[in-house]
Amino acid sequence: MVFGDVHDLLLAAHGPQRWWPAESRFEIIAGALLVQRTTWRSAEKALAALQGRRMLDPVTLAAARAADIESCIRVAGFYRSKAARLKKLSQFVVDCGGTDALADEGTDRLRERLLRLDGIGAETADAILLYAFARPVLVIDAYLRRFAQRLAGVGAAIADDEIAAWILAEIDSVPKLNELHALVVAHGKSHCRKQPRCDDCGVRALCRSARP
DNA sequence: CACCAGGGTGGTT
DNA sequence: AACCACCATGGT
Repeated sequence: MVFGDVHDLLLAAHGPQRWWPAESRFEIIAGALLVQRTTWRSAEKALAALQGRRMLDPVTLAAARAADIESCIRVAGFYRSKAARLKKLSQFVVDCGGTDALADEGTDRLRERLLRLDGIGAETADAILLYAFARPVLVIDAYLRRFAQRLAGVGAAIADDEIAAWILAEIDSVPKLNELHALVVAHGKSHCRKQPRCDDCGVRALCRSARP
């Protein structure tokens, strides 16, 4: 079993996920921060509230009062930290000359700059690189780590960089990397929890209820 | 009532 | 390097 097969099986079971739902690069960037440790449903409400007040752009958010951002994004949880971080992130985008200017940066340099920001770790940085800037990077989340552990066998203890090297050797195109992460999330989110036996997903080893 | 959701940070061992 | 508590709301 390899990850090329995982991509194909999950795609057959769940269908195309159409990520990332957004109308602009900045909306993806802001959404990537807001969706941390919450549901997309909640993050979407926070984005809609910002949009409703015409605050969903880097210039406005960078100059906004924390309290005004907080009142919009409370639904997404951790609203105090997220508001401060969203403001800093927006200031960063402004300082760089906007999202189009950021799109001219090399992937490695852009990743390092994102990781330096407050509240942007490896997963969020890679999600931004992949979904906002169409860079061929692998987004590693808790689901994917568990999948890799199971596929590697018990007592493997694989590091993130090994997971990346493994999967990127098989999947290196942006469309497939885009779909893979979306499918991994979709699979872990609804399918296996509601149907613990997971008879029709085609990847039983990846089901939440499956024992390693 | 407990548990989880498209994480990250800072402190302790 | 591997844990840990914490951040906080909303849904099941």
